[in-house]
Amino acid sequence: MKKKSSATIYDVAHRVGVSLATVSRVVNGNSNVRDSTKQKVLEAIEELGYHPNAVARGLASKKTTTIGVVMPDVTDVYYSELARGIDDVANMYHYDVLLTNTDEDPVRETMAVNNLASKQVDGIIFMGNDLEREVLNTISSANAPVVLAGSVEGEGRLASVNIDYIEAVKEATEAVLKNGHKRVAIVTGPITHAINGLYRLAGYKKALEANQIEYDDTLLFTTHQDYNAGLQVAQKILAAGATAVVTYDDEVAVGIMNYIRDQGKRIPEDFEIITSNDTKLTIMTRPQVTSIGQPKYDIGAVAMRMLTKLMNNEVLDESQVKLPHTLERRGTTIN
Amino acid sequence: MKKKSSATIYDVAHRVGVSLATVSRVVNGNSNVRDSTKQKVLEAIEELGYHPNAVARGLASKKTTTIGVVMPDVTDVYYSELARGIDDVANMYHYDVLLTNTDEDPVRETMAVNNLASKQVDGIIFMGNDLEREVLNTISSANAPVVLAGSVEGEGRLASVNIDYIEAVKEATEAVLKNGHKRVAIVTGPITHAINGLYRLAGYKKALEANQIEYDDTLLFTTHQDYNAGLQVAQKILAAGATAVVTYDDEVAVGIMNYIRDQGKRIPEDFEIITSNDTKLTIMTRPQVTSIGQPKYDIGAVAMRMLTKLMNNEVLDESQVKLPHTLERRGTTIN
DNA sequence: ATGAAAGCGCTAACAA
DNA sequence: TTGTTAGCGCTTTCAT
Repeated sequence: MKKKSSATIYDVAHRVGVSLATVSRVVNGNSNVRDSTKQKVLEAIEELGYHPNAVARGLASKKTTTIGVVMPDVTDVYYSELARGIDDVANMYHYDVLLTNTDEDPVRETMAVNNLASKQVDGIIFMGNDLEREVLNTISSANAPVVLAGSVEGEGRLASVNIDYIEAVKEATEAVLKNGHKRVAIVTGPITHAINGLYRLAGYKKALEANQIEYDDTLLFTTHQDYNAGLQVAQKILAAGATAVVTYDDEVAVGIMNYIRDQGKRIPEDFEIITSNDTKLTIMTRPQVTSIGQPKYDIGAVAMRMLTKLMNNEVLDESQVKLPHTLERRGTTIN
Repeated sequence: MKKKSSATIYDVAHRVGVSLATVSRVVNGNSNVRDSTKQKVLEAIEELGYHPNAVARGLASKKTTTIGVVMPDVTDVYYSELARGIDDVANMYHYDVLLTNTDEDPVRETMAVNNLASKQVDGIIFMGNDLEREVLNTISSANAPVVLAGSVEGEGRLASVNIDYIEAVKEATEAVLKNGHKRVAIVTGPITHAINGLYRLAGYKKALEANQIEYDDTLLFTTHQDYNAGLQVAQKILAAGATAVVTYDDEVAVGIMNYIRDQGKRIPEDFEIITSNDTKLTIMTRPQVTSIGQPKYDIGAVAMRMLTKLMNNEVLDESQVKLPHTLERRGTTIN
């Protein structure tokens, strides 16, 4: 039982024979301290093994150097890569990250934001496919700057970092349309979510239009975001007479691919697939899956960088950032 | 600019005409409050939109209801699944999670632990393949209970949750040995890490011994934990004359599999593969990869549950918990 | 360059 | 059942 109720700033001050203020100054790198006393203080800190108490500091300074990250699920590679980008730049700027999983449940999202607010985080990064009214209200009442990462919000009131989803899906769809397909299926999440209804679907329709193909809603499928969902939707896609598909999730893409190959069809010769998240899964399957390329790590990193500016009361040059996307042509499409 | 310097407990008390203590009591569910006054307080809280300041509370009570999680990389599915287990039970017990990525760098691990300590976390969950002396020292000086999740430490001084690695690898090796292989390769991370040298390799050797096969260190390979490493080590494995492999990482397994199939060999007929983490990747490839089955989510969940007890000064029935593992027979082995 | 003193918002004895 | 009173450990004017 080592009862080391660690030294406080008072102990240091007392030992050196200076005031709390002076110790506080050297700890915080304030230049207004004579070099000789600074040395003494530093020594005492060393000897006493003094570590500043961040909670006390937070209360006094009203800054916690902690930010909150609200995400659907750490287990999802797409989001965890964003999270990694966030964490890395957070560390650069000496912020810690309070992480919360919500499974995209608006109730939990609201609770998470409220909770982070009560923990006095200096800022919040929010990820999720949809932003319900209530969550949005909670966010704006949270008294901390917020930036969305890889997530869109209809009104554009919040800072955000994304790729141009409309354009990306349009390009993906056209890549496949160019190979002569007439019936290209699209699979997304719930179209009530802005990112699906307002962006992905719009991109898909734009591509159709540019190629004089009429939109047919029997080719639109919505699924959960996992492998089994892919397996299941695949047969419907085939039944609908599609010969190619543009999908939003990599696991779903692989599910579709495996199902279709099991039907004896060849990929990409008989059926083409293109997905959206470019996670490492796409290069580990055979064939490898063609995908929209997204700078996932950078989306997180840039979002965090923007947040540091916001927390610093700086003005953003641009608050709705769109990072460049690519098309990674691999084995599930004919190029 | 909404300058809403949110209401404090004082505002509530003042409005109702009671003392701070009374408000504090209702906020903390202390029963010693008359129902009528409790109602008034609750109303005032509602009207003022009062939210307790967790930082002030943390300073006064010396409990932050925050725990720290130190992990190699959120992006690694194995660890992120543990993290999910941790987060879920942390929420059940109303703890928040401060997350830090270390890439298994001892320097960053040490910094992370120190940082968490200064943020006054109530406990820490540590994940990583190795525990250097210095990190261990820092941990024990951190003045907060710690439990290791999916990580071993030679001396067994820390609480931990794992599977029985020796036994699991032994079973995996034997599963393949039973099919008549004489040269079974093993691939792990650095053998200087306890989990590799002391556990995995030991399990492998035990299996060999039980089957009267002599250990041959030209069949031992160490790699990084990613797909490309698998691709690269595969050719060495083949060159060493192995006809089967037991590996520690699923991506590495898939890399090996893809390389070997590209050489025109059939799996599992010509070469068998068995991996250890049973991440969802193993079911998305064709063939699916046989793996040791680990209750990853539970490892995290149980570790967090233990931590809640420790933080509560309860005694653990068992401090080195080993959860049951299985063998998930799939397509890369002949069953 | 240094110190004194007033909080930050809350909890926790201790009284009443 | 309720209130009073010290702090928790630190930052931050304001003096000096």
